[in-house]
Amino acid sequence: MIEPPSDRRRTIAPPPLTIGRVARRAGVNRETIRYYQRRGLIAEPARPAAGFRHYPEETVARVRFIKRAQGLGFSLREIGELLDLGERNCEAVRALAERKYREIDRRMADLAAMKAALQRLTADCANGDLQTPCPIVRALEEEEKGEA
Amino acid sequence: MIEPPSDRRRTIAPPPLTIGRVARRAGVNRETIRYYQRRGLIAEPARPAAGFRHYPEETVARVRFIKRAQGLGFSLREIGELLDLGERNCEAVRALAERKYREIDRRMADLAAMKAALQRLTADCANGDLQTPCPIVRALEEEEKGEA
DNA sequence: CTTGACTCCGTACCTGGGTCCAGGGTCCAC
DNA sequence: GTGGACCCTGGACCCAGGTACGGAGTCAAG
Repeated sequence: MIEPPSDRRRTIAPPPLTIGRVARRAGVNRETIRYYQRRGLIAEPARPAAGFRHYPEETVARVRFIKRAQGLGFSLREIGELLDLGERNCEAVRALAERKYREIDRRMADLAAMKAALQRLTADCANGDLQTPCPIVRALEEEEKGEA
Repeated sequence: MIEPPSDRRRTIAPPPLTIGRVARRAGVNRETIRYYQRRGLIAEPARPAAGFRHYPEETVARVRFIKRAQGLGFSLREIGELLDLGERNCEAVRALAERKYREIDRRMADLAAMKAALQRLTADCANGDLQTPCPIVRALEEEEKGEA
C-alpha cells in the first residue's frame, strides 16, 4: 500500500501526490476528487508540472474525513460547513453535530414506525397464505392514520 | 374538502374524477399523477371527454398506497412490484415486505452507530469549548476503525 | 358568450452525488 | 526513445423522484 521510497536518491524521493494517488489512498474514484474540488470541498492544489495537480498530504485525510462524515449522515453541503467551521469555530461544529444527532434520532423513530407497520402487515399475511386480495396491499390502501 | 353533490340533479351528479381532483384527494401534485402513469404505477384511465382523463375511484386509494409505501421505505420500483404481485401473489408480497423489514433493520443499526459516533464526538467537544483545532474535525480525520 | 379554472402534451429542468468519455498531453523507468 | 501508466479538460450521462413550462384546448357557471 505504502510505496517504498525507491531508495536510490538518498531515500528522499517524495512521490508527488497526484490525483490518482490521492484517490487510491482515500479509497475513492479519481473523478470524485475532481468533483469535490469543483464543490469546493478540497482546495485547489498546486500544479508545478504541466497542469498536473500535486496535492499536499492532508488532502488524503480530508477526503477520508468527507467520506466518514457522509457515513455519519452528513450531506456534502453540511460537510463543507463542517470543514469551514472546524478551522475556527468549534461551537458551530458542535451545533451541527448535535443537529445531525437529533436528525438521526428522528430518522430512527421513522424507521421504527415503518418496521412496526411492516411487521403487522407480514403477520397478517402469514396467517392465511396465498390469500388473493393480499392483506398487505389491502392494508396499505386503507386510511389508517395510526401515527400522528 | 368533499364537494357537495350539488343536489340539483337528483343528488347524483358524479363529478368526473379528473387528474387535478385525484391529485388533491391523494394529496400530491398533478404532475405526480402523470408521472406515476408514465411509470406504469397507475393504469391509463378512460378519456371520455376531449382527451381528459377520467379516473376510477380506486385511483385515489392507489396513489395513497404508493405514498404510504414510500413512507415505509419502498422505492417506486418496489412499489410497482408490490402492486403487480399484490393482485395475485401474496407470498411474493410478503417476501418483499420481509426483505424491506430486514433492510430497515440494517439501516437502523447504521444510524445507531452514527449516533454513537456523533455522541462521542460532541462529548469530546463539550469538554473544552472553543478549541480551535476542533476535536470533531480532528477525530474525523483520524483512522479509527472502531466498527468492523 | 365570456371568463376563469381546469386539462392536454412533450420536454426541460431540478437536487445530490457522483461517473464516464474523447481526444489529447506528460512522466518516468527501462 | 519508447511504451505504458498516468494526467488534463469540459461536458454528457446516470439514478430517483419528481416539478415546471408554455401554448393550446375545454368545461361549466353566470
